[in-house]
Formats: sequence, structure tokens, C-alpha cells
Amino acid sequence: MCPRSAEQFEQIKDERRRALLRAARAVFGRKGFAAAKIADIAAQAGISHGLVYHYYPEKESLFAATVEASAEGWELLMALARAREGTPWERLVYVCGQMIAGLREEPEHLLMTVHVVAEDASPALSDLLRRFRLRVIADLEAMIQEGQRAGEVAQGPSAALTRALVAIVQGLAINRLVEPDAALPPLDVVLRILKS
Amino acid sequence: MCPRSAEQFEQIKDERRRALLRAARAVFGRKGFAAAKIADIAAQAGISHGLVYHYYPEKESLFAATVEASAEGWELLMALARAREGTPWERLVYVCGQMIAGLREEPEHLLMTVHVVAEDASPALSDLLRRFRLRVIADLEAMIQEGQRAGEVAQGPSAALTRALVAIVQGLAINRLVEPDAALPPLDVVLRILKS
Amino acid sequence: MCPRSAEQFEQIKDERRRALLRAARAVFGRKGFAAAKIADIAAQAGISHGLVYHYYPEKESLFAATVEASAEGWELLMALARAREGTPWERLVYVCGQMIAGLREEPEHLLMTVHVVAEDASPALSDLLRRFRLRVIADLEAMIQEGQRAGEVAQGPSAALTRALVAIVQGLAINRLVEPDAALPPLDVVLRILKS
Amino acid sequence: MCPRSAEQFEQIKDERRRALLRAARAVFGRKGFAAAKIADIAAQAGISHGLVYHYYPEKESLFAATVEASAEGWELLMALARAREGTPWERLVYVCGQMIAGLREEPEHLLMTVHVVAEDASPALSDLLRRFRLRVIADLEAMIQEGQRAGEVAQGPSAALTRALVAIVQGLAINRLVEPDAALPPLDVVLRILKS
DNA sequence: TATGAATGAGCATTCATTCAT
DNA sequence: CATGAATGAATGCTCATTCAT
Repeated sequence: MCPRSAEQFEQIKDERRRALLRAARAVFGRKGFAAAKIADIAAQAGISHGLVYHYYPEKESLFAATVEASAEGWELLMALARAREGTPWERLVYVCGQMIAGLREEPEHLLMTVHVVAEDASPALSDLLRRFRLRVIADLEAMIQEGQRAGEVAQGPSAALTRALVAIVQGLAINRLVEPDAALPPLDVVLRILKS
Repeated sequence: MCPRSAEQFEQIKDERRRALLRAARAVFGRKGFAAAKIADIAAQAGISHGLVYHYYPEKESLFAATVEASAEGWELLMALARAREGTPWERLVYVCGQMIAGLREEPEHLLMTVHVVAEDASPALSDLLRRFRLRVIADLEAMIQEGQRAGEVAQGPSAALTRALVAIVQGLAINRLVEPDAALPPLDVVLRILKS
Repeated sequence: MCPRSAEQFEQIKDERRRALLRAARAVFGRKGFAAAKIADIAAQAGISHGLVYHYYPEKESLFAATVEASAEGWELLMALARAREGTPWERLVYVCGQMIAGLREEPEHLLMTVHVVAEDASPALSDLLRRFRLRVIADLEAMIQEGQRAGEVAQGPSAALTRALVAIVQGLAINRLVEPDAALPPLDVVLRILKS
Repeated sequence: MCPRSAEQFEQIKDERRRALLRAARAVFGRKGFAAAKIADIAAQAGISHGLVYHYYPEKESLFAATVEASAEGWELLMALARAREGTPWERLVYVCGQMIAGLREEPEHLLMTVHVVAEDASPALSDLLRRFRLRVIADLEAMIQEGQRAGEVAQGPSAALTRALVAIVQGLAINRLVEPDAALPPLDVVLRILKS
């Protein structure tokens, strides 16, 4: 009808897709894969459930897209961290600070990984999540090793140290979800784990 | 008619009930409430799905019983800890050591709380889990305060410190589930969080 | 163990069987075939549900036995009626009076026929009930025809007249069940249907 | 998007809803609440069982709607009767004639009340049916009292007389269901019950 | 596109029936 | 005989997915 609206359509489509991903992240993070209903996600995104299938052909694709969006968010954060000046420790402080600030507002988003366990979801999803998790861990471990070399981080096996750091962040996300009003520990308490 | 079978019946019943609870803990912990299938739990316990309903009238009751069993396990651990000689810090070391040893073998059991989030499960279940969590936190917080008074634990708000400790333990449970072969950080790394 | 108890066993067995039939009549009459639970019947008869299967190999047999017991009750009533002195009308009054007295106490028993319609129950049950119903109708119709010949009952097709009489009795059973406290119409109102 | 389809949707929806109610009335009337299968009702209405739940959220709601539709049918009949000219007796003849004509075609519809008995169906359903029944009885009783005042109906307690009338109508519905080919008694035989 | 009606596979739950004790 | 634990087929209900409009 309106020939110029092609771009607008694209815009609308993109906005909707983003809204859908936001809604999906919230609902999947909160309920897991199996318990999350497409209808709920659609409602939260303000569209009809039928329309979801114009954007993603099935529930699993939507979940995968959600995970990928999280991965992109992580890449962005790492890029920002790497672009920073300062010591390795200062970069670690920055990244952890951002993660904790993020979970304050959207704890769900850090818990999707927990639902990797829902083995009903195809192995493809499990793998996707595992791979994302491993990428995060690899990035953090690299920073930790840098810090160790700089003498800013406690010595010891960096793999276990990284798992401990990730653990506390995810654990705080759980806490946030269950007790939204409880005080989160300050950043320096969290970072004690990296200090001898 | 067969007078001795009464006790045997009771024994068998008790054993099965325990097997059922064990299976339920594993499956609920792994999949959450909604995604866990009664048929799976029954299969894991070695019984037919119909028989589950002889022991628990509905899925929610089984879940509740599972939580209660965990609560009893916790009470037992705390009783053992309180009965120990030594400083508050030594008791903390003992409790955290036991928790981490436990999650090494049965990480599921620490993650049921995450699924409190599945708010579809009646508020009754959410409340049950929240109450259990709060009890654990209260017990740990008391130990931490004791440690602070004894000068063995870092000063600062004990509430946030306790959340940090619980967070790391639950986070390690997640890690164990997702990467069963990854090395867990040693106890003293975990406990750094409580040291200035 | 106790060799003389053979007769006693028989007695006990017979008593139980009667109790079972009584319970079955009440429950089947109240709930129909499908909705009646063997466990309910057993409980009402004071035995375990497993024992029911020592007396009747399946639910349908129990139902059939219940119908047959009703049929025997009807035969008895007819025998008493036929043995009476007096006019055909007086016999009709006697039989209708007994039926109405019966439904005052046990309305269920007259409604089992309604459940013939539950076509899930095997055709065998339907046939059984239909045959019982037809026997009752044939007996009543014979009495009505006698009354017509004696000029005590209104003329007209006796088949339809009999259906009307049976209808009102069963209808009153329904009423009794639904409104146990409502006054039943006196016998002479019911019998007006047979009078011109 | 397709502006005219809105009304069409409504129409289709309404038609289906009516078809569903028709099917439900037939099946519930024939089998009672517990024995009636949603799948049967859906099949008879020509839809899938899942779709039933788009119209009624649960079996009980469908049953309730069925009862309400019957109640509306009754209201209509009473309105027509009240709008008639003639004596009270003529109105009674009209109403009873319509009821008997109705049960000739759809006897099920008059038997739903019998299944009030299935007390497993929530008390809400029992109450609904009882209330409907009482409304019918109240309407009929009013007409009978009018007839008594006009000297057209036999004297005596109108409550019991009304129960007798309702009884015969429901009883004839049972007869129709069990023996679809048996002759129903003519209207004037039924109405004898109201004549001294 | 966007909607929501329609379908059917899947799961919780019930209950007739069996059987070890 | 008597019990009640055990099984599994059947049924209510949910929800991902499709599709006519």
C-alpha cells in the first residue's frame, strides 16, 4: 500500500524482535525452558502468540536467540573492558562491577545457564549454553591470569578461581531472584575471592 | 493374617519412600518443578508412576516432602556443627566443607531453591522453599556473627556476607551440574570471602 | 485350623456378600456405574477393596449381581402380592404402596435402571437392566389388565398406562434423592393415573 | 486486518458454542457428569477435544453452561405459557404438552438433574442443578395453585402435587431413553394426576 | 502481517484389577 | 481369606504449533 514503509517495516520488525527477546529472556530466565509458555512471552512482548512464529519458527529457536543475545551482550562488555586503560585488576573490577550491576536489574539473564540442565530441551540447546558459559569462563580466566602475572590476583589454579568467581555471581543472581530486597554484598567482598 | 509382615510392610514402605525422595530430589533439582515428570521420578525410583500416588497424593506434595527432607538434612548438619568443639571459625570451616562435599555428589539438592522462581508452582511451594532458605541463612548468619565477635571473620554487615557465602555455594552447585568434570576451588578459596 | 468353621465361613461369606450387595446398590444407584468406585463400595461394606474380587471377579459382575438382587426383591414382592386376597385393585394398591415405601428409604435402588444408558458399561449390563425393567413392566401390566377387566382401572392401552405408572414411581425416586425432605404425594394421588 | 471477519468469527464462535452445548447436553444427560468424556462431547460436536477448552475452561464449566441453557429454555417456555390466553388449566395443558413433546425428542435434557446425585461433581454443580429444579417446581406449583383457585385442579397440598407431576415427566424421560420405541401415554393420562 | 481458532501430543492423576504377603 | 501395595490404561487438561482469515 505504502511503498515507502519498507524501511519502517524493518524498523518495526527489529523493535519487535528486540521486545520479544527481552520478554523471552525474562520469562525463560525466571521459569526455565519447559515451564516458560510462548503465550506468556508473547503477552509480555505485547504481541499475539501466533506472531511469535513469524520471528522464530519454534520455541527452541527463540531460546537459542535469547542465549545468543546474551552472548552478544557479553562480547560488548568484554570489548569495553579490553578498551579500558589501567591494570588487569582494574579491568576485573570493571567487569565484575558491571555483572553485579546487571544482575541487580535482570537476574534472570544470568540463570538461563542453570536451565541447561533441563535435558528435555534438545542437546543443541544444552551445547549452546555450555559453549556460551565456556566463552565467559575463558574470557574471565584470561583476565585472571593477567592479574596473576601482574601480581594483583592470588596465585593458584586459575580455572578453579574463575569457577569460584562465576559461582558467586550466579549465586547472587539466585539470591536476587528469591529475595529481591536483600542487600547484595559490596563488590570488594566479592572480589576478596581473588585476593590471597 | 501374617503378623510379622506388618513391620516388613512398614520397612518396605519406608525404604521406597526414601528411594522416591532421593529420585525426586535428583529430578526436581535438575529440572525444576514444572519440567520434572512424575514418570521420570518414578522410573528413577524403580516404581510405576501410579505408585507415586500411594505415597504422595500429588506432585506438589512430593516436592514439598523433598524440600522437607533437605531441611532435615540441614538441621542434622547444624546439630553436628553445634556439637563440635573449637572456635566459631572451625565450625564454619566444618559446615562449608560439608556443604561443598555434598554438592560434589548431589549438586541438585542445592538448586531446588532456584526453582522457587517457577511461580506457577503454587505459592505454597514458593513459601516453603523461601522459608527453608531463610532458615539456612539465619543459621549461617548466626555462625558468622559469632565469628565476627571472635575476630575470626571480617567485620561488616553479616547479612550481605551470608548471602555472599550462600551464593558461592549455590553457584558451585550450578557449576558442578553444568561442568561435572571441572575442578572445584579448594575450601580456603571459598572462605576467603569471610576474611578481610 | 478349625475344621468345624466351614459352615461359619459360609455364613460369614454370605453375610459379607449381602453387605457388599447392599453397599453396591447404594453406591451404584447414587453414582451410576462409571462414577462408582470399587473402593467406595468396599469401604461402605466394611471390607478392603481387594476382597471385593474374591466375591466378584470384576466391577461388572458386581453390578450385575446388584441388579439380580433387585430382581429377586421384585419377585418376592410380586409373590406376596399374588398371594393376597382381594380385588386386582387392592393388589395394585399393595404393590404401589410397597414401591413407594421402598423408595422412601432407598431411592437409589430404583434408579439403577437410569444408568443403563451409560453405554460404556458393556451391552451385557444394558441388556440385563432392560430385561429386569421389562419383567417389572410385564408384571405390572398384567395386574393393570386384570384391573381393567374387573372395571377397576381406566380403560385404554395398558402398555402406555403401565409406563406412566412406572414413570411416576421412578420420578419420585429421583425427587427423593434430590430433595430428601420434600413431601411425597400420597398414594391415592399416584394411583389417579389408573383411574378415569 | 480483515474487517468483516470479526462478525464472522463471532458467528462461527457462537454456532460452535451452541453445537458444543447441544452435544454436551446429549452426553451429560445420557451418561452423567463423571462418565461423560470430554472427548466424546467434542467428537459429537465435531471438534477436537482441545478446542473445548477454548470455550469452557473446564469440564464443570461446560456442565454448568449446559444447565444454564436448559434453564433458559425453561424460561422461554414459561414466558410463552404466561403470554397465552385461556384458563389456568389450558396453560397447564400447554406446558405439559410441550414438556412431553420435548422429551420425545431429547429425553436426556430432563435427566441431567438425576446426576446431581454424583456428589463427586463439586457441590457447586449440585447446587446449580438443585436451584434449576426448584425454579421449575416453583413455576409449576404457581400454575397448579392458580388452577386450584379456578377449581380446575384437584385440591390438596400443591407441593406434593407438583412433585408428582415433575416425577411423571422425568420418569417418562427415563422410559424414553431406555425404551425409545415404547408408546408414551397420552397427555390426558398424565394430567389425570391433577384431577380429582 | 497479525490474530486467535484449531489440533493433538504429552503429562498429572484416578482407579479397576492383580498379587505377594 | 484378607490386605493393601503395585501396575497401567484411561481421561482431564495444557500448550506448542499450524493455519484460515
